[in-house]
Parts: sequence; C-alpha cells; structure tokens
Amino acid sequence: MNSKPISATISDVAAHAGVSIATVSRVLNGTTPVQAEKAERVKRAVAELNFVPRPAARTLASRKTNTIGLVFSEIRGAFFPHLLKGIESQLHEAGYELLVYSTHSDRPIKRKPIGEHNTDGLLVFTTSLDKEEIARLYQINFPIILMHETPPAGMDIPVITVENKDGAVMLVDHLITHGRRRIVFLRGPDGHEDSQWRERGYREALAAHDIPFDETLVSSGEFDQETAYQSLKKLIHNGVDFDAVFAGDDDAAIGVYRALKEANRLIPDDVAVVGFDDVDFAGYISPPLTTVRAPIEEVGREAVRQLLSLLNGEQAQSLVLKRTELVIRESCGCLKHS
Amino acid sequence: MNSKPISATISDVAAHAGVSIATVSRVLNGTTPVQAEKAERVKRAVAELNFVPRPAARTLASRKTNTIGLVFSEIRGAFFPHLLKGIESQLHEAGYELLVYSTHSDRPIKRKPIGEHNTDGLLVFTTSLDKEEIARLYQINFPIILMHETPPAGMDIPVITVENKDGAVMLVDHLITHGRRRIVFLRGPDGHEDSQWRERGYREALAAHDIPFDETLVSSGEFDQETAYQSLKKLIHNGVDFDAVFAGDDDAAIGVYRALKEANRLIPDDVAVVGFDDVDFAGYISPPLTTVRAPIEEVGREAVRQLLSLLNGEQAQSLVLKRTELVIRESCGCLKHS
DNA sequence: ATATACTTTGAAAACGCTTTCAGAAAGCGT
DNA sequence: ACGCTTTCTGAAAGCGTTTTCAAAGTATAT
Repeated sequence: MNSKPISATISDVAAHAGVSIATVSRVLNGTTPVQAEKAERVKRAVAELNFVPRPAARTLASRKTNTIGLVFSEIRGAFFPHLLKGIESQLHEAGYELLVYSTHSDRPIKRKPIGEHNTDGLLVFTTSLDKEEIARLYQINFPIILMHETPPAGMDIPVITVENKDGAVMLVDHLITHGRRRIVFLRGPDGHEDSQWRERGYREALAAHDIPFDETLVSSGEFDQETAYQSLKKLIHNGVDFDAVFAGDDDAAIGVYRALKEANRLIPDDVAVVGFDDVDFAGYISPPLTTVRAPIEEVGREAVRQLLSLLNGEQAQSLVLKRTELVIRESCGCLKHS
Repeated sequence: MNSKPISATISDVAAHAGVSIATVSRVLNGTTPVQAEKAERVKRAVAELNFVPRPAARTLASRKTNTIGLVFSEIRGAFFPHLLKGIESQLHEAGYELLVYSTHSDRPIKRKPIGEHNTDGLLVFTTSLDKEEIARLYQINFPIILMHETPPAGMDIPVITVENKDGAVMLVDHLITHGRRRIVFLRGPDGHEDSQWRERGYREALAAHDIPFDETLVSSGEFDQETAYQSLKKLIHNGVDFDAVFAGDDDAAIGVYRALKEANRLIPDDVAVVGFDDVDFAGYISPPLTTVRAPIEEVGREAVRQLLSLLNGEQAQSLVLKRTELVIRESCGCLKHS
C-alpha cells in the first residue's frame, strides 16, 4: 500500500536519484549545466516515478504562470472555431497554456477573473474588456494584444485585425460597378471596430462614385442573423427603396436572405446581397454568398506570435493588418445563375 | 516611488488591517467566523489595496486548482461554438476556470499537458484522450466526464451524449416512409461513437422496413465537407444506384450537396439528403436541410453539472442522453418546394 | 465565584518548486 | 606542486496562500 497519496514530488525524484532538489530542477529546466552522469540518473528517476512538476509550485516560485488568457465577449459567430484554432495551435506549440474567458455582460464580475495573477499575457478580442481594465493592465505594463479593436487613446497596445475598410470598399465598389445604387448597410454591434471600419469603407466607396450617403439605408444588423432579419423586414415594411444589401457580416446575411425570401424579392435579381468573413457555409447557402474573406485563423496565430514577442521582452508590431480578399459568388448578381 | 514591484499580498492586507494573515484568509474564504468589526477592516483593506489572491499560492496550499480542463481533438465543426458556450457559461458561473486543450495527433506530446497537476477535473470530448491516459486517470480516481464517447470496458466514467441512434432511426425511417429505398450512409471518423450509433440507427431503420443492408451504399464522410464530397463523387462515378443520402452530419451534407449539384442530380427530386446536428446554417442552405437537432450547448452545460457533482464528492449520473429531434425541411422531399 | 465549554485569533508549518549563495571539485598555467 | 579560475552542487531562503494547533478571551452552568 502506497502511503504517498499524491504523485511524486521533486524531493522524491531527488532522493531516488541521489542528488539535491536543486539539481533536479536544473536538469528539468536546463538552467545550469549538470554532470552528465547525474543528469542521466535524474532523468531515469523522473521517468520511473512518473514525475510531473506542479505548475502551481512553479508559478509561485518563478512568478510566471506559463499561461495566457483569451478574453472575448460572445462565442457566437461562425468564425469563432477558426480564431480559437489559430490561437490554440500556435500557443501550445510554444508551450503555453490557454485560459479561456467570455465576458457576458450579464454575468456579475465578482473578483477579477483574469489578469496578472492568472496569466502572463492576454489576448483580447473586440470589446470584451472595458477601457478601465485595459488601462490598468497597460499601466502595470502587462502584455496585451488586441484583436479587432484599437486601443484607447494614448495607449500603445499592439493590435491585430483585418483590412475591414478595404474589404468593404471592394464589396461596395463591386456592387456599384454592377449597377446598384441604393445599397443598404447593416451595422454591427455598437462600438464594434470591425463594423465602424466597414461602414467607413461603405461610405468611401459611395463617395468615390458620387453617390450621396443616405442615412435611411443604414440600419442595425448586430452581426446577428435574427437582428438582421428584423431590421430588413422593417426596412421593407417601411417601403424603403433599395437594390442591394451589405449585411455587415455573413451571419447577418443569413437573416437578410430570410427576410428577402419572405418578401418574395429575388436574390440577386431584385436585391444583391453581400456579407463579410467568408465563413464555412457562405459558399453553400442559396444563392452562394458574395463576401470578403477574412483570414481569421491567421489573425489568431499572428496575435499569439506578437504576444510571445512581448513575453520574450521583444518589441511587438503595433499594428498588423491581415489582407482581405473579395470572393465573388452569385448573390451579387454579376455571375450567371446556376 | 513604490518599492513593491508587484501587487499586494495577503501580508500587506493583514498589516493594513491590523490582523494576522490567517484572519485575512478566513474572511476571504469564510472558512471560520471572524469578529464583525475585524472582518470589516479586512474587507476595507482588501478594497483599498486592490488585493487579489494569487491562484498559484492558493492551489499550492489547498491542493485544489479551481480549474477544469476541456480536451478535444479538433475544433472543426459548426457545433463547436455551441459546445464551448455551454461549458464556459456553466463553468464560470460555478467559479471555476477553463483550460482548453486540443490534442492534434501531429503535435508531439512532451510532458503530459493536462491532468491532475493542472486541473481538478476533465471534460473529454470524443476520442481526444487515448485509452491509457483515461485508464490512468480513472485509476487514481480523477474526476472525468466523457462527452460523446463511452468509456473503455470496465470503467465507470460518466458519459453525456445525445440520442444518436434514435435520431438516425427517425431520419432513415422518415426517408423510407417517403419512398426512398437505396439510402447511402456516410460514416464519421473511425471509431467515432456518434457515427457508430448513427450507423446502428441506420441499420435498425432499414431492418424495420425489411430493406437489406447493402455495404456498397456505405462510404466514408468523416463528418467533413471535403471528404464527403469526394466519397459521394466516387459513388456516383462508380455508378452506384441510390435515391437518398444520410450524410452522417450537417458538415458532410454540405459536401454531398456539392457533389450532387456537380452531377446535376436534383435535391430532393433525384436524391433526398439528410444531415445530423442542425447547425446554424442548416436551414439556410439550398434546399434547406432536413436533419436532427442535437442540443449541443445543453450537452456542454450538463457535462459541467455532472463534473461539478463529482468535484463535490457527490455521485454523477453514469449516462445522460440528451433527446434529439427531427427537423424536417426540404432536402428530404416530403415538403413542397418553395 | 468557579469550573467548563465555546469562539475567535495568531504563530507557524506546510504546499512543491526556483533561485541565490557559497563551498567543493576539477582544470590550468607555471 | 601550488595558486587561481571555472564548473558543479547542495543548503536554504523564498514565492503567497491555507490550515493546524494551541492559546486567549467570553460565555454558560453550577
């Protein structure tokens, strides 16, 4: 009967190998050269006792958690698995752990759930952390990377995002080039950077073709299927005249499709529809959705890379913009129906 | 100039409040009654110093990590965000942290990445952890919940999954009832429980209608769009005769749609198609997909609930089967085309 | 008033590592 | 052979909590 309730500790290994715990630590971490023969004994002991160092003890002693945190506001959205995959793979490759946190607005935040005590650095997606908390972390010089959100004024926090404005310009320009004039734009959630840039692109493309901006064509889509559906329904009900819809993102485009079909308006004959993101299903809805491809998995990977730079004391790039790419399918009407 | 480099510790709080660190710990955790006035002083000190206990120190002293691990093999799949959301919300509500790990087969597992040293319990999705590791954890009585996978023989590990077989029966029965006889089945990844149960349902439904099982109608779909596409293409190329396809899951159904369209076979007129899961886009592809709704977010929540029971020393239910529900749309051909 | 039983508290010992410090051993030049 | 470096190595001091233990203070019972 084993008296030791829990698994081996560094002392067990040390005893078993006939060395001090300091030496064990050294061969484990390779911090200091150790006599070959002793190192061998230690390794054997580690294997035999099936020793795994407790991260908690390590963290306490070294003041490094070896963990980074991912914070986001809402898991919704078809792009999420790609983002997570990019982050996860890149991060674990570098030997870090991933702590995941979603900041529902409805959840009462008792004790600070994630921060310096928890992690060595943070990956923050859109507006999931409030300005004050970001400011606080910035003050104490805590490594942060923002994804799809620019930092509050005066703070030099690295950002990684996609060419939202360019993408929107491509989309809207394409629509206009093919004869559309009254283009609805469905905004994303309030304060969402992606949406703001996309709107800017929308306006620029309009301006470039001397089409005046019309406030009545802009409504709320929230990057959400249901909201987009409701908004478009209301526009139709109000008799607003339009011949195209830039849905804000692909999820919202789904809602647009639904509203249009209910109103018996043909896509793209009566109304052209375009989305943003190029999520998995975009090419398979009917008609296939013209959209802009956002390299979201790459955003995740890049964010991790930059964060790792910060953790290694190197400088991070203050802004990385991933290129977007127009994906023309059938919903914009410029390809023949199949 | 502050000499203290890092934030306050329990000693600072104790000094500030004029009590011992033991007392501070007690009011923080409510483990032992503390004189009201002193407790008040401690709380004030905590607030003033902005004290947050270091989890590492807590873990080391209490031998509880207060975090649970989620292990899965592949983030792919439209259902993933729902699963994660269910887990995340339920877990954080209970005050636990979430450590996320994906076990790519290609990643060389150096040191055990996740286990007793890391977490208080594990949520394991499908075959992401190999039998030996599960066995080892089971031996040492480590809390585990399996999702969508039954435990190795002889181990009484709680499982939570959905009514895969019933769902498949409903689907195939529906197809047969509406006149389909030669129904292709696309298997999921090798050894995937969900797929095995769905196949069993497929066979039972066939048998119930005295239709002999035909091996040539079964192929590999891998729950993956591309694989399904290739498999179906090959079936068509080989001249296999069929009037319906049970794609295994919705992602595979997408691939089936593509192959069918390329071959100019009409859905559902020439071939009926059904999926499984009812992911977000299922109702919006063309034609809308008939499928079975799997309450995946609820699976996540339930898994957490069961794990928490285990952690509280209570008994967990050894099998929870979430009900599935047939969702009839247009791809099965029993509704009129819109 | 005295003995007994709770309550509340602080000192100090873990928890399992990393890291500093200084000493021992080994290498080297002359 | 004798100092002087250069390598290795172990003892011990943390890291920041929780928890045990016993003491001190209070209340209750007789």
